[in-house]
Amino acid sequence: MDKIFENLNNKQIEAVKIIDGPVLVISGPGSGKTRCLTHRVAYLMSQNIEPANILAVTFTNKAAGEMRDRISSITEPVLSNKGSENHNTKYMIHSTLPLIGTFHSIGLRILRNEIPQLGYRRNFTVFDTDDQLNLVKRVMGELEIDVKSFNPRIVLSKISEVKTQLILPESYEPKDYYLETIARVYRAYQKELKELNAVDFDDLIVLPVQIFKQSEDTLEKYQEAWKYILVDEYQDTSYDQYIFINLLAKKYRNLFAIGDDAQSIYQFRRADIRNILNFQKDYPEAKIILLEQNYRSTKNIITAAQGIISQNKNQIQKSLWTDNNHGGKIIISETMNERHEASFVISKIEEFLRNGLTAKDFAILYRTHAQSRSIEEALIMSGYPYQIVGGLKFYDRKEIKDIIAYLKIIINPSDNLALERIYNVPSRGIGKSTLTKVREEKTNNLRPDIIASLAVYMKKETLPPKQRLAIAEFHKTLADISKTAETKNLGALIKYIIKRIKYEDYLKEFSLTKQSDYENFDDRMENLRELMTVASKYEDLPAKEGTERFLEELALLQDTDRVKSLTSNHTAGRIKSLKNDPAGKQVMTLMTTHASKGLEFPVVFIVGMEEGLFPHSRAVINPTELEEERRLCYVAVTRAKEHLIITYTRFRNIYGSHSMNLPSRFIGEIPANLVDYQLIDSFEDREEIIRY
DNA sequence: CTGTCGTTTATTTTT
DNA sequence: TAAACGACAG
Repeated sequence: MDKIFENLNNKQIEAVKIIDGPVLVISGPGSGKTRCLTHRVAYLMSQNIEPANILAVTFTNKAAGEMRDRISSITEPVLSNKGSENHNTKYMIHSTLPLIGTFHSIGLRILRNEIPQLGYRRNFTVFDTDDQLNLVKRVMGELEIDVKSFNPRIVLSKISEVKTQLILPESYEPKDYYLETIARVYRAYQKELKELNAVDFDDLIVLPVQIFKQSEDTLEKYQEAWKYILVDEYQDTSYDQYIFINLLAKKYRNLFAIGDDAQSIYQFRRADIRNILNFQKDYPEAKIILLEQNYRSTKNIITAAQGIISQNKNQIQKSLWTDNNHGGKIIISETMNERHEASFVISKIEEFLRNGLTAKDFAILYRTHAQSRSIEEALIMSGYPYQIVGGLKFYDRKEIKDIIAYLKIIINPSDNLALERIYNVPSRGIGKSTLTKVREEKTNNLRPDIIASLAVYMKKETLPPKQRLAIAEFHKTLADISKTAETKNLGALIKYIIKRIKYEDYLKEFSLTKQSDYENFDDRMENLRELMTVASKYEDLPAKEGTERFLEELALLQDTDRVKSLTSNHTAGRIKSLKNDPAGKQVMTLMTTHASKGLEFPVVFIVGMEEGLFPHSRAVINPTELEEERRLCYVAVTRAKEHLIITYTRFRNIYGSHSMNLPSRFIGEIPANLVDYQLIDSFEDREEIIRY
């Protein structure tokens, strides 16, 4: 029990101890949010609340995983004190952890049980953003809507917007011609999804809500199961997630929400800051607790951050403070252009390295991915290893998606979107028009079944023999793969697919024609091996089941291995993957400001602090978006523990064209007495700089 | 059906 | 700059 309150301040203890009724905790950056959350779960368990009655919701798998680890490390000793001689204790604890998961994984879990209520089958597939976009394009094609006047990406985002407002296709009343078109696509899109026996990411929340609304019994079942609900990052919940949680919490009202309105940076992804701002209206009896003590940063950094965020109008009143030292001044440096900026950053890093810091102590943050390039080039030139977080996702890579598409077809033969991806990969003489005809082919099946359709279609007398052959061949391939899935395990199945379709040959050719060299090919093969490593987790299961679980994990775990690790320690300019670098990670980190949320580093560089870039030019016209940019800046600044270095350039090359920039307005919001300004005109080696 | 060539467009992205 | 898309010829 002592252990539960160890190292907690009074506010945190208060937040941990109020068991009954709604609680809202506003937790500033570095104020021990995760600690508060995990200790609360441990406390609930120590009060004899069944773990099965506790639900903890996070936004990322990573956060969920961390929470699980930390909770078991707190609870284990507590429980083992009670029955120290019991050898089963450890096992028991592990089996009795509460359900901790992302919104989407919890939604998925509910759907696996309840989706027949909506007329889908249980083996439905989950579509990612790519699939969604393809489906929208296809639907628009069928409705003969011109993609020039209606950009499919925008159409999709509009659909998603309507959908997450929990408006069903039938009940959507568009206000004008433009929205009328969106509505048509929305209706067709949703119908098509159901036909494909697929759900998209939004559906993982929206459909459970739909079920809860139409079946009181079902809702009650889950309300009874989860009497205690905790939600992390409450400021980032969207409307549908908000309704989802509040339906579940309605009966027992034991809702614990934690978050920080000042760190809401995902409104563009429909996070609705009002959910946290209105908590008190929703739950008038709620206890509100502010965690304002920061354990992370120096006083100077905290004061600078306050200076920035205080310019925002819309926020819950609070003031961050810290017992830490004042620390050094914040360095703000003007540079000529992005090359000069990069070399300035490196010279600074070298200075810190001389003072005993190591690579992993540094983070370089930027507003957009495009900015990483100049920094990367400079790092490669000087031979410093680094890693980039985000950018290209492992499961977004072509070779991975191709193989997964084959797996998807085996599991859900209605998924003809997966078919669309690989019907001609590797190229086998089947084209778009053939595909369309196959799709329209009627089989005796009530449900569309790709393999069956192919079997029927390949017998068509009217077809030219060449095409019949191609289709028969394709059918055989899929049938063989399907048969293999009956006997082998997942790893063997993937291997079989790669061999059966001669994927390696195809990749080799593909890599060559794409004007990139063999390096590219090697990387791709390496990725496939990596895929098999992940798949080996399921080797004890029969292929069908293993594949199902695997696909499910992939759908929800889009961000595994999102770290692209690079180093230049090898031959000049040669980029080598560090993926298998065992946790050593003696590298510095480059990432967008968004990706940095929740992390901390002794030294943080924020580069490209310019009007038009940060705040981004698209955000400056809109006051709401400008406030979000400011919160983003606040997040970036508060990542720093000891040193904060901000740079901006006078001139910048972006997308191949030149532009002249002014320093960001956010720079001016930092109290001047905390800043060590380094302007170009005051540089001693001005002549040097001109060279850049 | 396939490959090439010019045109277009470009934030952020926990799932 | 560079990747992604669509038009068009082979």
